[in-house]
Parts: sequence; structure tokens; C-alpha cells
Amino acid sequence: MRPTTFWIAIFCDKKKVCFMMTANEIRQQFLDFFIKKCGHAYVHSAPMVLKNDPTLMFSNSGMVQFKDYFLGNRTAEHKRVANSQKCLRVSGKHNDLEDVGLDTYHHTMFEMLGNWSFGDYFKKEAIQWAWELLTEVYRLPKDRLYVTVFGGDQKEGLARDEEAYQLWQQHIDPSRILYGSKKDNFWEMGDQGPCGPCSEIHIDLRPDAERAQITGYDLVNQDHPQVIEIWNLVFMQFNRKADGSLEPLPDRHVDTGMGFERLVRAIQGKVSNYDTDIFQPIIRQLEQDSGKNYHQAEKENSKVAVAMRVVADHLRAVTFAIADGQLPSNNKAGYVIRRILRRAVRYGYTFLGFRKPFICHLVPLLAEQFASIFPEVKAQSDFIINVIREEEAAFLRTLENGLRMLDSIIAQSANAKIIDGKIAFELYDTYGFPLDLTALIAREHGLLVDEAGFDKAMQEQKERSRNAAASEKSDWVVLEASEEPTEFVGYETDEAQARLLRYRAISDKKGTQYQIVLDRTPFYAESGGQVGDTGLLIVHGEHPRKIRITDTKKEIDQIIHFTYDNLPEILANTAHAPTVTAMIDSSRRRLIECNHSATHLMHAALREVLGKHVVQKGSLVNDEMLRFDFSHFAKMTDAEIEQVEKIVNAKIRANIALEEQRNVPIEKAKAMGAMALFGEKYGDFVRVITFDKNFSVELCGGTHVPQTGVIGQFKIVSESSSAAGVRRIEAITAAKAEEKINQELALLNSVRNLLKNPKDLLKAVENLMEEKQALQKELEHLHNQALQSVKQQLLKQVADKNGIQFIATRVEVTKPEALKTLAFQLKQAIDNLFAVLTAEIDGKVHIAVMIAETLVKERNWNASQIVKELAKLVEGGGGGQPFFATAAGKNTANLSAVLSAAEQLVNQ
RNA sequence: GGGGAAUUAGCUCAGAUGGUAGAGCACUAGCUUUGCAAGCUAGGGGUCAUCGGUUCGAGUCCGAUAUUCUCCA
Repeated sequence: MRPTTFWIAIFCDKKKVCFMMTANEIRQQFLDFFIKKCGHAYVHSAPMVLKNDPTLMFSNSGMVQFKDYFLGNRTAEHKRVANSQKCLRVSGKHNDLEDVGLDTYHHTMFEMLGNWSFGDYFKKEAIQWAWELLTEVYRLPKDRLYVTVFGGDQKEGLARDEEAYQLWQQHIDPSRILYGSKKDNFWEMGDQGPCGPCSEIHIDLRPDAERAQITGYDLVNQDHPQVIEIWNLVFMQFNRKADGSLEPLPDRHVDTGMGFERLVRAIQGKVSNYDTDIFQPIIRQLEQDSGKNYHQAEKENSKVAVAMRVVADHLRAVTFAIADGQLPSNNKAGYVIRRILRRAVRYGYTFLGFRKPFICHLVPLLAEQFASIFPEVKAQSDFIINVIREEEAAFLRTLENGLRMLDSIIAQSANAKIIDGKIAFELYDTYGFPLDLTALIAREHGLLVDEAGFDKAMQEQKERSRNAAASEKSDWVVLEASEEPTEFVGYETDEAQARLLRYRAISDKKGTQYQIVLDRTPFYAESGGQVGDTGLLIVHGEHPRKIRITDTKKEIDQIIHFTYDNLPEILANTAHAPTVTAMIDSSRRRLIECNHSATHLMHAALREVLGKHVVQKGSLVNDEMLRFDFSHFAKMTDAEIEQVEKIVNAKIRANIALEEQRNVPIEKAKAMGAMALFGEKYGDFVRVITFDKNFSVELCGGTHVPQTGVIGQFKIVSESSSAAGVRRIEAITAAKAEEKINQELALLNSVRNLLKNPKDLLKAVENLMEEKQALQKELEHLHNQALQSVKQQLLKQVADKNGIQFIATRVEVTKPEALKTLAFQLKQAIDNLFAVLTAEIDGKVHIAVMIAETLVKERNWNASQIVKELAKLVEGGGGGQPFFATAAGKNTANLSAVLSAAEQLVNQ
């Protein structure tokens, strides 16, 4: 990474010309300062989207990727590290998604600059370096800076952080140091885990006149938009346990986080993060595309400015998420991304007048902007653009539907002057219409929305969901303390002796499960798409006991075994850390391995057949099948699918031996041509799986067949789309494939037998279908003809009675539908018609009454009422319209009575 | 995992309260035009997602299934 070395000249303070650092330069100076001057190692940002952490969906701060170091689960490779971490926050104290864009300094996606000490330096250096960087390198005015230190907490029994106070005094006047409460100055990762006092640096960016009136000291931590925290130095020295108590950590760490966007704003002297060169290029593009002016809108306090901020912010979140492999979808992390994108579309739709996808056009700008620090966006920009465009288009359609629906609701509610809260919620729920948008449109029509009703409906829905989820974790029961991560021996063996180190209970609606940690295990934990192993733990002792393992998962690099068996009871009489024999379900594992190795072969084959743009976007491997999602823009043709199958099966027959290399330096692995995935966090050393070094080389932690011949057979069963620009293939291997092929062949055989073994089966079926259609047409035609002749006869029977063209007769037809058709045809042929047609079909009497519209009006006759009267005679019922009605009854003996009753009607 | 909605012609969609399945675009033919673009006229095209139920009668009401969308966790 090289600093971009151009300067932008700008005018500030009207007269003075000063030079302003670009955002890219500011970031680079931070990294240079800690790396070159203070001996830190640079670490690339972890993916913004997390894969193996059940407690968190996204990196929400810089420390997430270092969590294990703080927890003591792993020792750091470098004791001093500096980085810029991509972060995403959509909920929390200040980061509720619905608030972002309303102000000028909160974001969903942001960068967090940080310097880190893992058991190395502590408060002294952290404070000194922070001060030096801000005041000497960035030359921020000292008279605008304030710092806070932890003021102690009686309830926790924690003293003031005098040490930090003393250290700060060496740099800054005591009148600029504030003591803070536990809320502001004691940092915790969550309910449990490492924590400690922190010290924040705040900056007062108000104009001098305002500063003279009220001092910045009084505005620190008061939510003033111009007096803001820019850097938080966290000194981790405690571990919070599940029962709430604190214990000192063996090693003390430093974790600092500086909000990059705010820092840039402070250095560039702007009143808003969005006025910095991080956001301005995007906003300028938006101005061009929408024909609206941002700063004008800002002055007028119009929603146009909010909308541009929302779009500029959300664009970043969505783009980086997709670059890290998280596509918008309908659940979990994917749903968060979808919601963010939709919020941006909504604002663009309502306030910027966009009716077609517009966010996707901004991606190239962003890709260029971050090319040096986060190249993953530029490398995939075509793909990202496609995904965003499709998602935008889909939501715009939904929006239009909702608007139509809202229109009709407004039309119906015009008298009530209020829109039912339940309906507003339905709009929100089904069409993604937020309340404010519904309210806005309602207001334009002079209506209000019942907000209380909306909240109630929302609350009810949340309640339903919560009851369905909710789980509770107990503390770990530690049988033997250990800081080593579990050793995985499953590459070599299916069975191993191990010690049971700790376990805990997890309860939810479905019952209680136990999680188990061993010192070593052959159980593969679900990862990289490969499902976790199942199997048994046998607890040794006088009375050996079995623990059935139903699943194995990773939790921040710990291998966790899951069981529903009652662990406290099983372990009741065992000494601490009992010895167990851990054995996986081997036959299941062998099937999984076939599918996993086949996935690698298929991945390589796809790249050969479709092109190098094919990149894995998701993978599932279990004992039944494999599922593989990859980037590709068109449906695969049958020929392409066939070719992929052919290549994979050829490689299987070639019986290529597995080549497994562990602890390969990542750079070397890449040089070998190994496919690494975006959005996947790799360590410095990786495992490389090769099947023929000229064919398939992948970084992979999963388990594989020893040679490809074991797979036996490979068969693609479906190819479909899973998202915009992403195709999904499902395939089967080994015995499953054989079974499937045999089934299909058997099916084909029985069809062939049915058709008496024709030469060309396909042609035979086609003929059959054509013939059937022709016959159907002909039958219809004949039916019509038959009806025509009946109609001709009926026409002759029509007689004039008192000026009414009357007919009442029984006809021979086979379907009730025919009575109806005849009645309508008679009506078309004869004016002033009064027709009563009856027929006996399937043991029931059917009656149809047709009355000319003129008679309906003149004589006030009603076919519906008449038919009801007539139906009574045959113990039936019926109804219809005034001019035409039908009925049916079961008393066939009285059929003629119906006809004479009809005659009487006319004679009256 | 839970709630809600949608599925009608090749495509995009209408079809209050159950009562003879429709429009626009696309398609075919004829006419108009030097040709194109287009216009006019006529026509073909439907298992109203599937299965079952209620009813004299179901695209419409009820139940199940499938697929898609949507909201919540």
C-alpha cells in the first residue's frame, strides 16, 4: 500500500490558503506512525461479515478479529499490531439503522483505525502515542482536545483510573481531563469476556464564537454534534464472568479504536462527515444523477439532503458486505444487508425521484476510492453491481405494488380520516413500507395513521418471534483449565482418546443441549460448508457411559461437541476431566468426504467450462449431497452441465491421489495458484488441498477422500439461480449417484414398456401429446355440433305466448355446463325469450332459466327467484342473476312438473 | 424458526359482493406503405400453481401442498 501523494488546495477562513490531507493520506499516516515509528505489524482488515462467531453477525469494532487473543484462547503472532477494520453497526446506542443519515456523523459501515498491544505495552505508551499522533502528525489544535478517564464504580468495587490520569497530566492541562462513569469509561465486549477501563479523546469542532460562550468541557459526552469522541483507548485488564463478577486477566492488553470518518472530518475542518472527501465524490454523483443539489437541500433542511446521506452511507455498507461474500437474502446477516439496501432505495425513491436502480451505478466510484486499502471491491465490482441492481429492481417492484395497495386503502379510508394501524403494519410487513412513508403518503391525502395500533401489531409480531427463539447459556463447568485450543486429529483418525475439559448447558424452547470441549478430537466442526461430525464419546470408568454427539460446531476457533444426553448425570461420579474415547460416525464421514472432494473437482471443472469469473459464493457438503453456489451470470446450458459432469467423472476415474499440505505460508499457497475466497479470514499459515496440481488447488480445512476414485460417480441433479448473478448446483456422488441413475433408468424403462418399446421414445411421447390435444379439440368441436343440432330443434319449439317467446323443455345433454351454453345461445338468437331447460344428469335434475333483459325490466321477472321456486319441486336449490339462473334437485320423478309449472308462469 | 401475502395467455397485469375468463404488449394472417418504423382489421393462444372441500354454480370462499415474495428473531 502506498500513500496517494497529491494534495488538494482549499480555502478556509476565507483568506488563508491551507493544504488539506486526503482521507487516504490520513489513513496511511496512521499506519505509518504505528508501523514505522512504534514497531507495530500491519494486519489487513478482517472480513466485515463474520463466519464462525454465533454471538455476532458483523465486525462491529476493530477488536473482533483479535477476540481470541484477549480471551487467551490463542497467543498472538505479533504483540503490536495496527490496522483499519471495516465495521458495520445497525443497532446499538447511537447506531439504529433508522437514525443513520438524519445526523451528520453516524454510519452503518465505517472504518476503525486501531493500534493494539497483546500483553505488551500498556497505558503509558498508548496515551503518549495517541497524543503525539493527533497533535504532532495531524496537528489538531491542543486547545480543542479533551480526554476522559474512568472515575471508578462503587457497585463493582472499582477504583478510579489514577494511573491514566497521571499519564495524561504529562501531556494535557488537568482542566481538560474529565472523570467518566462506568457507562462511558468502562468498556465491555458483551455480557461476558474481557473488559477494562478506557480513556476517550474528544474534540470540540465548534466555531470560536460558540466556544467562547460555553466551554467544550461542559459538552463532552453530551451528544453535541460538534463535540465528539474521536478515539477510545481501552485498557483490558479484567474478565467478566457469567455471574457478573470480575477477575483480573493474566495478560493486560491495549485496544484502541479511532473512527476514521470522524478523524478525517476533524482534520479537514468540516462540520459533517459527509463533507469530507470520503463521501463527497458519491454525493456529487448523486447530485448529477438526480438533478438535485445537496448543499442547497442541506441549507433548506430538506429531506433531499438526508436521502443523499442515507444512500451514500448505505452504499458503502452493502458494497463491502457483498464484497465479503454476504449477499442480500431473507434471513440473518443477509437480511440485514437487504434491509439496509432497501432503506437506501426507499429514500432515493421518495426524495430523490429515482424510479430505476441507481445505487448500483455508484459502485465503480467506491471501488476506485478503496482500491489501495480494500482491493476486494474493485476485484469484484461487476459482480457487486449486478447483485445490487437486481436487488434494487426487485424492491422497486415491491414498492410500486405497495403504493397501489396504499392508494386503494386511502380511497376506502377517506371517510374515516385515519388509516388502521393493522393495515399500516401489513404494508410494512408485506411490502416493506416503513411507517414514516405510509404516514407521509397518508398526510398528502389528508389522512392520519393510527400509530399506536401499528406499534401494537409490531409488538405482537416480535413477541411471537421471541417466544420461538430465546435460548439460555449457563457458565462453563470447567473440569480442567486449559488455554490450548482443541487439537483436531480428524485428518488422520476417526477415533481418539481425549480428556473432557469443560461443558455447559444451553436451553431453549426445544429442550436442553450440552456443549462439550475436549483437549483433542477427531470430530470435524462445521466449517467451510462441510457439516459437523456425529458420533459417540465413551466415558471410561467402572461403568463406561455413552454420550451421543449430534453435531459439532466451531465457536471462535473452539471445537464444540453437541449432545442432548444428560451430561451432569453421566459425569456425576467421574473425577475431574475424565478420559473419553471419541469416535465419529465413520460411514457418514466417508460420504461427506466424497461430496467435499467432488465439490473441489467441480469447482475446477466449472472454471474450465464457464471461465475464471466463477468464484465460490457458498457451499454445503453433507452425507446426502453437495450444494455449490458460484458467481455466473447466465443459466448453464445442458451442454455445459454435461461437460462439467464429464470432466469431474474423468478426474474420478483418473484416481488422483490427495495431496495435503499443512502450514503452508499464505503467500506461498497463493503462488501455487490456490483459490482463496473473498470474505474468508485466513491465517498466515494455511492448509492446501490439491488434486492434480494443474487442476484443483484450494485452501481448505475440510476432510477429503485419499484418492478421487473413491468418489465413484458424480451426478448433477439441479442447476438453478440462488440470487442475482449467482447460480446454484446440487449434485450427488458415490452410492447416492448410482441409486439415482438406476431410479431414473427404471422409470424410463417402465415408460418405454408402457409404449410398447418404440424406436424413438421421445417422438412417441410427443406424438401422444399432439394426438391428445387434437382429439380434445375434435371432441370439443363435436360437442358443439351436437349442441348446434339441439339448438336448432329448440328454436323450432319456441312458441309465442302473450308476446313472449317461450320454451320449456327437457334436453339430452351430458354436462350441466351444456345447459348453460344452450341457454346463452338461445338468448342470442331470440328476442323476448323466456326459456326453461331441464336435463337429467347423473341422477340429478338440472334446471336453467334464461329471461330476456327486456322482460326482466318490463315484467319485473327474476330468473333467480323463479329457479328457486322450480327447484323446490325436485327437492333442490339454486340461484343466479335476474336474467339467468341455474338449479339442481334430486327428485327426478318430478322433472315434468317443473316444465308445467314454468308454463303456468307464462300463462298468468 | 415464526407471522403475512402472491401464483390468471409467451410477457406485464385487470378481474367489489361467487353467476358466460379480460386488457396491453408479443404472435399469426389480411389490408395500408416503394421499403422501414408504424397503422387498421381479423385470428390463434388459458388445467385461473396443484390436490381436496363447500355450492345449483368457484379464478373468487375454506383446507392442504408446492414455489416465490415479504416482515420479525
